[in-house]
Amino acid sequence: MRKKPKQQRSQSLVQSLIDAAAETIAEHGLAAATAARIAERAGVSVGSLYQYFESKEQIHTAVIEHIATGLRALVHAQIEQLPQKGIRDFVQDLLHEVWNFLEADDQRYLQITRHWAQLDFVQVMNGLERQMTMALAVYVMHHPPRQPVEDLPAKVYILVNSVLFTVVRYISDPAPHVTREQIIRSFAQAAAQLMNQDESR
Amino acid sequence: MRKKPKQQRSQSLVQSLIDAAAETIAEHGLAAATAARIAERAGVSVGSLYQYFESKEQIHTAVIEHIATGLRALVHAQIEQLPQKGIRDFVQDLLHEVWNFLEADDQRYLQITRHWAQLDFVQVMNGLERQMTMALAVYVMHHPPRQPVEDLPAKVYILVNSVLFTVVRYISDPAPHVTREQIIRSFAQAAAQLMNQDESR
DNA sequence: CCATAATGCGAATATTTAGTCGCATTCAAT
DNA sequence: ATTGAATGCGACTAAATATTCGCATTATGG
Repeated sequence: MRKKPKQQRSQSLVQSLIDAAAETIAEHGLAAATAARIAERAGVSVGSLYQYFESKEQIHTAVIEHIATGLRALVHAQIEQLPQKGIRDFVQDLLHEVWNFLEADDQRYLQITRHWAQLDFVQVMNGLERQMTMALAVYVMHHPPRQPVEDLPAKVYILVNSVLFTVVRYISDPAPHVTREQIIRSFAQAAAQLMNQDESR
Repeated sequence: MRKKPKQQRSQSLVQSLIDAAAETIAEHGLAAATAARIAERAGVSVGSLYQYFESKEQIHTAVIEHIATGLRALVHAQIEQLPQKGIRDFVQDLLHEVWNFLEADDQRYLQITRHWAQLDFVQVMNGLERQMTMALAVYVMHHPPRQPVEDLPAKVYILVNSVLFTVVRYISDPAPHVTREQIIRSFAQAAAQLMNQDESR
C-alpha cells in the first residue's frame, strides 16, 4: 500500500476498491479483474487506485485477506463448541457453516476461492490447519478412543483440504448428481471414523 | 481446430505445439502460456499455430485432454486389480500411481492441474467419478459388508475430489509438515472405513 | 516433372492492460 | 480565511498480446 489512507474519505475509497475487486473476481473471474475494471466498478479513477495499491495483485491479496478473516472467525466459533458436540456433529455443523459462507453474496467468495493456486490462499489453509489440529488434539486427549489416533496431523491435513476443495468443487459443479446433505453426512462420518470416535460399531 | 492436419509433418507440428504448451504452463504458469511463447518453444511460427487452433484457449484444452487420457488409463489399470486387492490396498496403490503421475516430468501435470478452475478439468473429474463409482459398487456387491454402504455415490464423489485436490495441494506445498506416506495411509484407511470394509475393528 | 493443394512463415495490426504524472479539488489545522 | 497536505482525477505512455494475411515453401497425385 503506497500511502496510508488518513482521512475518512480515502479509507472508504480503499474499502470500496476491495469490494469492487471481490465482486469483479466473483462475477467474471480473476483475469477480468483488471485495474481499470475494478476502479470503474468502485466509481473511482485508476489514478486513485494506484495511490493506495502498489499493483493489481496487491488488491487481490487484500480480497483474500478479507475472506480469510471471515473463514477464521467462523472456524474459531465452531471450535469452541467442539467439546460439547463431539467430532461428528462438530464436522457436520462446521461444514454447513463453511458451505453457507462460500455461497453467500451470490457465491462471491466461492469464485475467488477457486483461484487459490494463483492467489495466496495457501497461507490461509495453513492457518486453518493449525487451528484444527490443535483443537482436535485437545479433544482426543480428553476423549481417548479405544484405539489411539495415528497420524493425527496428516488426518487433519486431509480433512481440511478435502472439505474446502470438495465444497468449492461441488458448488462449482453445474449438475452434481449427489446432494449437499449426502456430502455433509459422509464427511462427518469419515471424520468421526478417522478419529476413532465412531460409536455406531 | 481450424484445419485438420493431413500430412505427417503438420500432425507432428500440432503435437509439438501441445507439448510446448504443457511445458510452458508447467514451468511458468497458465498466464505465461501465450501464443507467441508456445509457438517459440515448439519451434514454430505463430501463424502456423493459428492455422490449427482457433484460439490460445483451444490449445490449453488440448493439453487437458492429454492429461485426462493419462489419468483415465492409470485409474482404469488400477480398477482391474481392485477385486484381488480389497479397498484399502487399492486406494493405497492408486494414490501412489496418481501421485507419481502428477509429479512426473518435473511436475509438468501438477502445475496444469492447479488451474482446474480455468480449464475444463471438471469434465475429467466427472469421468473419473463415474468410473470409480461403478467399480466400487460392483466390488461392494461382491463383498457385502456387515452394514450396507449408504450414499455410495456421495462417498465416491468425496474420495475422488479429496484425493485429487489434496495431492495437488500437497505437492504445491513448499513446506508440508506431514509426509506423503502418512497422507496415503490415512486416505486408504478413510476409504476402507467409508465402505465399511475396515477389518481391524 | 508439373499442377495444385497443403503447409509454414513472421511482419503487421488491433486490442488490452499496467502503471504514471501533472493538474484540480478537498480537507484540516491555525 | 489561508495555506499546505492529502486526495482524486483521467488522459497518456509503454509494453504485452491475440490474431490476421499475403507470400514463400513443400508435399502429393498423376
